[in-house]
Amino acid sequence: MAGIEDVARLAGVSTATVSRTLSGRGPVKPATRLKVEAAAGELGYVVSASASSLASGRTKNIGVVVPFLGSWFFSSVVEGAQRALLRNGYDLTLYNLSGGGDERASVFEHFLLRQRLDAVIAVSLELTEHEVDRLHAVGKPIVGVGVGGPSNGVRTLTIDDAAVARRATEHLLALGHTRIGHVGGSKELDLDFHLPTNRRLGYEGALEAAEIAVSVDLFEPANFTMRGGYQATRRLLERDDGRPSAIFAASDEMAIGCILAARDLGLSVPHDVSVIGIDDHNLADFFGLTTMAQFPQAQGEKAVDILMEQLHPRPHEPGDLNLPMPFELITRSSTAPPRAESAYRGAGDLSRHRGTGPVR
Amino acid sequence: MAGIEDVARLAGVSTATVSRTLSGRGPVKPATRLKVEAAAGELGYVVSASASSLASGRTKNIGVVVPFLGSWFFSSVVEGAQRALLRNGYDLTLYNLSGGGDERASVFEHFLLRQRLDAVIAVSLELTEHEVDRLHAVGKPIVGVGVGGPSNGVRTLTIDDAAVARRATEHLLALGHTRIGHVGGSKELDLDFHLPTNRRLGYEGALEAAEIAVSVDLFEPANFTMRGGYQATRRLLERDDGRPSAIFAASDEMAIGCILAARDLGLSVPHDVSVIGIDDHNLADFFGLTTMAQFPQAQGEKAVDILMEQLHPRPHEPGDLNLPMPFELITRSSTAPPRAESAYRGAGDLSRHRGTGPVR
DNA sequence: TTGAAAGCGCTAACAC
DNA sequence: GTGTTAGCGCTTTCAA
Repeated sequence: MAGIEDVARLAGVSTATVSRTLSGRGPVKPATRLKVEAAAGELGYVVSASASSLASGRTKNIGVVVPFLGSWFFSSVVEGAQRALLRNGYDLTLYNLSGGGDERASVFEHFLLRQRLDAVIAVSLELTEHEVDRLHAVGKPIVGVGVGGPSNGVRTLTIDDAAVARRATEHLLALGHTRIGHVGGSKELDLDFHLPTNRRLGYEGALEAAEIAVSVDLFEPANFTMRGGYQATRRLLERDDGRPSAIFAASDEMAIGCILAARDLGLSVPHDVSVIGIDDHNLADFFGLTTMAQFPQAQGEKAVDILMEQLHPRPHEPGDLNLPMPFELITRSSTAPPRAESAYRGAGDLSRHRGTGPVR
Repeated sequence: MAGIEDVARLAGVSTATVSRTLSGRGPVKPATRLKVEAAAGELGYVVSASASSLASGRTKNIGVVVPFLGSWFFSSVVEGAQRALLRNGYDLTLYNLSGGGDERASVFEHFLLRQRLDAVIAVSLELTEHEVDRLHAVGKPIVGVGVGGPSNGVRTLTIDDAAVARRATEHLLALGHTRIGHVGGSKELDLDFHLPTNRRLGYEGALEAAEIAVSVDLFEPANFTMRGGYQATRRLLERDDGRPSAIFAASDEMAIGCILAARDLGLSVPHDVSVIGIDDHNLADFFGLTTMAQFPQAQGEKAVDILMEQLHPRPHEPGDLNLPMPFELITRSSTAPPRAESAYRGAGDLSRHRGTGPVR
């Protein structure tokens, strides 16, 4: 392994000049720069991260903390962040809190404080005040992704959950639906994670604005999985007192569960039941799911952009604390106007229909 | 931020003793140890990773390289590795090669050589000889996960793909199926990734052992996605010359596509068509899919164990170069004996049946 | 079992 | 624009 001295010797300059050249900090005459770069290339020189960090205090490394990885949203955010970091010459150190034991404590008490990170991105985590303090105490910028509202003064990126839910519901209303069910998050999920409530509020807001009474009977809680959505939907569609003609699910995975449940009951989607989700999940297209797209990769990239700006401050005004991220309605084949007679029809004659199946 | 000197002063010992105590290297009298630990705790001292790395040459950090994250297998391996690393006090730095540009080159030419890693885990990547050389040149142990056979002398963890496929096919044979289709990987996927071929060979081996002729007509290539499995299965089931009574898909995602395709054709799974996959994917249970489970989290953990042993050598003999990982048949509701008359029935009378839907 | 002190390989003043 | 040099905060001989 060639060291900086070797490069300096070969280029006929001092180590300081090599450092300045390779790091881009401080002035170097173009001719010198070329000599140094040639020498470095020839020797296959790569700076030692630890030596550089120790001397400069910068690590070129960002920590990303996620609750777990096996979910489309989290892995997409990580993928976006990774891509943006790589572009900037940064490493991404991943902290996965799943396993649900003392992981969280040990990550926040030890791992994040080792001075191996320049900043932290927290995905879908409501940080405690203590955790934020620890991080700020060692001067690490933090940005949150996928958490509503600036939690404890942390910069936060997220879609406006209420607005997205309202928009989804409005889509169903615009198609003429008036009995609209909602498969949302259960109470327990809401403890440190207000997303389910916000989405429910958006749904209710849209109904109220359309002067449609909100009925608790049309809400079924689930756990954001396909199976949860499936089970909730069966409960919703098998009731005797008139099933909804459309369902708004708070996530695409649940929405896909809705579609499968409807099919199993012999109902056609969208003709007997329309279904709309939130996410634009991987599988949404395959199932023909109409959905409110959010763009987690872009959210991950944006989080990195914000941190880069903070770490390499330019003559810029600091942005807002709570950045709303874009979302967009994507219409596929799971939503349509209600059947003329079907809106208030009971669940009696289910057996006639067959599912239409995924598109293609 | 308290430094090692602060701790030494408070504990009334030298910095050398603090270092020895906290790192567990070298002898320390129990009483001294206690004093030091108390002092460190009181000051909230955490060693500086870069200073420690620079002085010792160890980084307590492992690089994990994956082709992309948004797949059940990869994210599970990473999750397992992360858990095991955390337990050992190691960080995990993630390199995601998706984006498919120069990522791969820059990761291998720069990022991995920064001396910020003690070792590398490569997931489902056939490393080039050059890449392996670069890594070995800087003395970094490598272990591969999910790649068949020791590639270029790299220690490798994987299930025996041929054996797993054989076992899956045998399950269908044992149920009495004789016309067994295979939805596998396409030729292009096989370029630097022999898994599809190995699984196909296992399938063919089982048929031959049962003295059943292998028919190319019963093979359909796909791309390891649900949609790919769906489309391949439609082609397989809509042929006029007698459809298979069972399908072996080379992955669970494709197998789920098979199930959905069969349902859309009005065929009942498992009564008209049995389906078996490989993985025990997240969603397998929901779809009632019989599958050959592999355990990617365990594979990730095992990879870490191997590296730990290599990094902290004990009086151990080094293990084998190519470690076969365990797999297991999990029987659910997607496989059953063939209908007496159905095995050779044409595709004409499809319309009678309705899908049974996911379990639950 | 402990302490003194020489680096580890860079970066950033500071001087020129 | 460039060189000299004093650290950055640890670990690890080596001697006691």
